[in-house]
Amino acid sequence: MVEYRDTELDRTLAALADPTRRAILARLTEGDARVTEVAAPFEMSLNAVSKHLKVLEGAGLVRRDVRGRDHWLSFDGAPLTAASDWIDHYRRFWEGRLDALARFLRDNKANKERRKDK
Amino acid sequence: MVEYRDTELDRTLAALADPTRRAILARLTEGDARVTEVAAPFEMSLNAVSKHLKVLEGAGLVRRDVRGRDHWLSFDGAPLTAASDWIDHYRRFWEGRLDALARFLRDNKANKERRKDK
DNA sequence: ATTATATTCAACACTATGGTTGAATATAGA
DNA sequence: TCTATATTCAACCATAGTGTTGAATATAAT
Repeated sequence: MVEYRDTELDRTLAALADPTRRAILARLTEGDARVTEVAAPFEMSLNAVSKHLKVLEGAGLVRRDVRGRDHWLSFDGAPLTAASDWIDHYRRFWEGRLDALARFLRDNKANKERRKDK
Repeated sequence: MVEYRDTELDRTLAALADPTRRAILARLTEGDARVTEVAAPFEMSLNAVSKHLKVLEGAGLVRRDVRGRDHWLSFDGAPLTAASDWIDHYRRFWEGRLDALARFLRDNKANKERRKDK
């Protein structure tokens, strides 16, 4: 009884958390491909890859263009914006703290030097 | 029989994919807190939050400082770098494609105008 | 028409995840 | 010492995720 709505961000991050799926995206940035082509390099079954593709599609990271019996897949980076924004916000926060720490240490050292000079 | 090694990136992204855990991180950027304090605003049990904290700790996103019976938790943004880098790479790739498309459309329109002018 | 190819669907198994409750442990305070 | 507080540990449950195989479907090619 969890009652919680999967947001787009949830789906995007969950999709990206799997290394197979990230590899699929990497493949698709080199050019559109059919399911069989995408699946070829992987050691798992075609069906397993097909499932991963559905997850990526569900997250909006992959588009599918059905032409006859071939399904042409392409990368869609649009959902990355939200994920990137979220992470970068916290990353910047963190780096800001590190900078503040560095400043503090530097100033503190300067103070010590001054004290020594007296 | 999957035989695949969880990379740090996998753990980071998986940790971030849960909205409760992202909320916990948000809370911790406002200041270090004990487990009880972190858990207070959530509608789930303390134990559930404790588990989420362990996931975040396992991903290196949360540090724990045990002082007596209190566990002080703090945000650690270091693992975000790899995640941010990965996503930004693909985001830039994607935006580059959009730019190229925009250029193409603009030039194409210019061509049409020129043709019309003849 | 028959056969081959591309892909999904369905059923199953196993593991992981996210939650619960109750007990255990460790520290703090009276 | 006794009691209250902070936290984890352990067992359990339900659901979701990732993989498998075999059958179904749709299109293409001979």
